[in-house]
Parts: sequence; C-alpha cells; structure tokens
Amino acid sequence: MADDKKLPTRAEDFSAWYNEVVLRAELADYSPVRGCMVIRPDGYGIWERIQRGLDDMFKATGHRNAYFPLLIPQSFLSKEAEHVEGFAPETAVVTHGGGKALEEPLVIRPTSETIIYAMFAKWVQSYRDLPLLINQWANVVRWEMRTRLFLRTLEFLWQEGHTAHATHDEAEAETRKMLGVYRTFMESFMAMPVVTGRKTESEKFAGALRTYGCEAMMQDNKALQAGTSHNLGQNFAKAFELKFQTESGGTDFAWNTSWGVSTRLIGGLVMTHGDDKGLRVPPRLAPTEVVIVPIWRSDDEKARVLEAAHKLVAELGDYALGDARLRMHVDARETMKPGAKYYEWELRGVPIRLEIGPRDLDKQQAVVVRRDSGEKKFVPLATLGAELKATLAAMQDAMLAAAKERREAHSIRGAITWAKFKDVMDGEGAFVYAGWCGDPKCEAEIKEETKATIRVLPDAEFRTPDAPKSCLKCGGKATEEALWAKAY
RNA sequence: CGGGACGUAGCGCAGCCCGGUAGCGCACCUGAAUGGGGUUCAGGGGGUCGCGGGUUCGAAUCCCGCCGUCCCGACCA
Repeated sequence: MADDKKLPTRAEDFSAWYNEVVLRAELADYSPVRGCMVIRPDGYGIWERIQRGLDDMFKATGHRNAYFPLLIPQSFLSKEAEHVEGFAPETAVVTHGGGKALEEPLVIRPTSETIIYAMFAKWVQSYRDLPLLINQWANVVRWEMRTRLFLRTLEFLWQEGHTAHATHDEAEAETRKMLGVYRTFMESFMAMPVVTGRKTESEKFAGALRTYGCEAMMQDNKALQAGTSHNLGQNFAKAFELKFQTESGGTDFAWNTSWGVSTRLIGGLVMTHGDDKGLRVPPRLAPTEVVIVPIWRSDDEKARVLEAAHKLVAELGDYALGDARLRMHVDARETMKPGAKYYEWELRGVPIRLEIGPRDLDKQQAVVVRRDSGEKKFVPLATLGAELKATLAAMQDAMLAAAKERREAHSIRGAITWAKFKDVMDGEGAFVYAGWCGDPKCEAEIKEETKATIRVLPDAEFRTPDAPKSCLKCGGKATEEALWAKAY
C-alpha cells in the first residue's frame, strides 16, 4: 500500500478519491497498454458476484449462455448502416495473421450483434425456433480517447444478451423485461437505486429502434449509465437475412433485442457507496461478508483465539451450507497489529468485522462492527450466526435506503427556470426532472451550454415521446418529461 | 487532434536555477521485542535519473530532437 495513509476526501476531489480507492483497495491496476485495465482478485471477486446474481436471473427468464468469436469480419459491421457509423471510429482492427496481411481485416468486437445475428440466421428456420434467447459473457474492445478505471477502458468485460422474436411486441416486451431484471439486480444486490426509462434519439444505440437505460446517481451528483436494453427492430435481421417461416406460411424477418451491463458496474458501486475510509460493498455483493480479526498478546492466547475463529468459520462459513453459508475470512497475519488490519479491511469495504480477543472468549462473546455505520456491538457467541445474518440483511437494506435518500435529496422536481438549471449544472449538479424539447437541436444546445444531457425519459409505461414537448430553455415549463444530468 | 503540466528505486517526492558521478519517506528483506484502532528498534537489498544526440575534463542538472504519462476540451458503456 502507498505510504500516504489518508485518501483524498470525496468532497475535495471526487475523481482523485475514486482513483485512490480503486487502486488502494486493489480492485484494479493500470496495464502496460494505455487505457487497458488489470482487474485484480478483489475486483474480480465482485465481478464474480455480479455474474452469479445476473446469471441466475437470466436463467430464470429462459436465457442460455453461449460464446461467439472475438474477431469479426470488417464487412459484417458495415451491413447495418447506423451500426457501422456508430462503432467504426472506435474499433481496433487486426490486419495481419500468421505474418501475412489478411485479405479482409478483422475487427475486434466492440459488441457482437453482427456475428451473433449472422449465426442466428443459420439457426432459425421457422417460428417454432423462436424466441431464441442467448446471453454471452465476454470481453469487448472500444478505442476510447480518454479512459478511467472501470468506467471507460479500452477493453472491458460485460454480458450481452441477444434474442430473436417473431413479433415486434414480443421483442419490445423482452427489451423492457430485461431492463427490469437489471433494475432489480442493481437495487437488490448492489443497493444502487436507478432511474429507468427510454433514451432519446441522440443517446440511442447505433442500429436500434429504441433504447432503454438504467441511470444511477453517483456521489458527485453525476449520472452513470449502468445498463442498457435495446429493441433492435428488424434492422439487423434485414442486414443478416435472419428470416423465418411464419405460422401462416409466409416469411418474415425476426425482431431482435440486445442488452448489456459491464464491469462499469464496479465503478458505479465505488462511486455510490464509497466513503472517506474507502470502499463499502453491500453484503449480497461482497466476496467476503465477514472478516475475523483475532487479537492476542501471547502464543497461548493466539492459539486460543485462532481456534475459536476457525471454529466459527467451520460452523458458519462451511461450503456444505450452500447459499446459507456466510462468506468469511480469518485475518491471521502475524506481523500486522489489529488496528492496521481494521483500516485495511475498511478500505476494502468488507461489510462486517468480527473482533475476537481473549477478553471476549472469557465472556463467550465477539465484537461485531458494521462497515456502513461503524456501529459496534458485543454479541454472545451462542447467537452470533443469527446476529450476523440479521445484521448483513439490515445493512443491505440500509445501504439502498441511504443511496435512495441521497439521490432524492439531490433531485429537483417541479418548476425550474433556465437560469436556475444552468446554475445547478455549473455547480453541484443534480438529477433534474424537467421538460424537454422535441427538437433535437434543443437538447444539443443545452448540452453545449451546461454539459447536461437527457439521461432517460422516465416513465413506468415508457411512453413514446414522439410529440414535441415544452422546451426547458425557451419556456422552462415545469413538467417531468425528462431526467437531465451531467453524466460519466 | 487542440491547451497545460510532468517523466529520478515498487509508490510518493527532493536534487536541476548555480554541472562534480544520486538522496528522503513509505513499501520490501533479516532479527528481536510488541499486539483491543495505522508498532518500535537495529541491520539490509533495490536506480540504464524516459530515449537519442550535443556542449564539457565531467551531465539527473545546460542545449536540441523524439517518446511517454496525466489533467482540461472534442468522443464514449
């Protein structure tokens, strides 16, 4: 760890604080190649929890995992006009293989629509083959100009779901269902509340009919696009001849959806829950839920407390317990004083610290310390398991509630003038729910002047925003048409 | 690709103005003590001073060129 014992405070410099937390909590490191990121075991452990949580939900909604190639013929990308326009500028291209120039360059996937729908076209003959519900866990490469650990790296890990359906309505329902899956995951696992809704034309996925997104508020009041779900219409089906025979005997192009979340979620986690001591990981997402710090002064005491610690892990952390087990770790390092260990585990965000010393054993108790609130309790060993589980569940709820409360405290609803809006965006930032302009120039103009964009058009029913609405800049009319914020 | 700053040990930095053959803190290694909120003492290892050229008896230091990184813009999950 660095010599500097203090993190920059969030309030002073949010970016510096974020980078320090990610590096010092050992979630990730910079790679020798600019813009690429090495995800270290602590960071990957969180990703594994995200994978497991989402994968269970995907399975429950009928999706199956598959894997498609990293390399895509360049011509594939060009088959859908908007898609190539959107992604071509940020692709990495392989021009040589085996020492020879390739006849056709290969693109390293920035996303896999093209290769996947090319394969779907081979697999789908009839309406009986639909819906086809596939997901893949993969890495993709997008050649971004500026990068930030987890939030925007040249290469990132993600999950991309791809489906084919017989009708528009079925595809639309799928698109919205998966957005709902993301929302549930982000709120119930990550304790990260999100605003869901439809994206505007300017923020739509390249090649989609409609895009929906999840937006979370970070602690600097900026928005993070945490996940997207697209109704691709028949655009890709037409480009890749993904046709099927209908029930009535005719042929039609399939309707596709795609949806994804990435390792960016880890960045969102840090920026949602981190505090001046470092990271805070919500229990359901924490690779380690409980860390035991044994305390001793002599070899005899050491033997005693370590035995007690390992007994607890055997009882409560046994893998044979399955999902009922607590994910525990005993920090038995000899050379570190307990205080130093406390600071380190706080930095890493482990939800509960359990202190066990000789004085505790004499009283048949342990000290339970919550990472979120710092609250410290003495708990009898006899009821420890139940107490830990209850505390973890309470923390999960408390963290979501706190994040929601924080977001609402920095949300502006109702009447707002253009002058006030500009003031807010130039200053602290906020989620502003306000009228928007149907004229795309208006959104662009406001972005130009304030850096704020329409994150989503939030609505439980995802209404279709075809009609021009009141313009924030011209009229400043108080409606709740759009969520405006500065974004990552 | 435009504007700014910076490249000296794993990390953070001093030294450069005024040239004399590299130093500090942390981390790391060894030993001992210590251990309920960032231990202490003693000893030790580790550096092509970003790269290339020039000036000079002598360059981390001065001059020229190049490369790289970071920050601010334009672009984006």
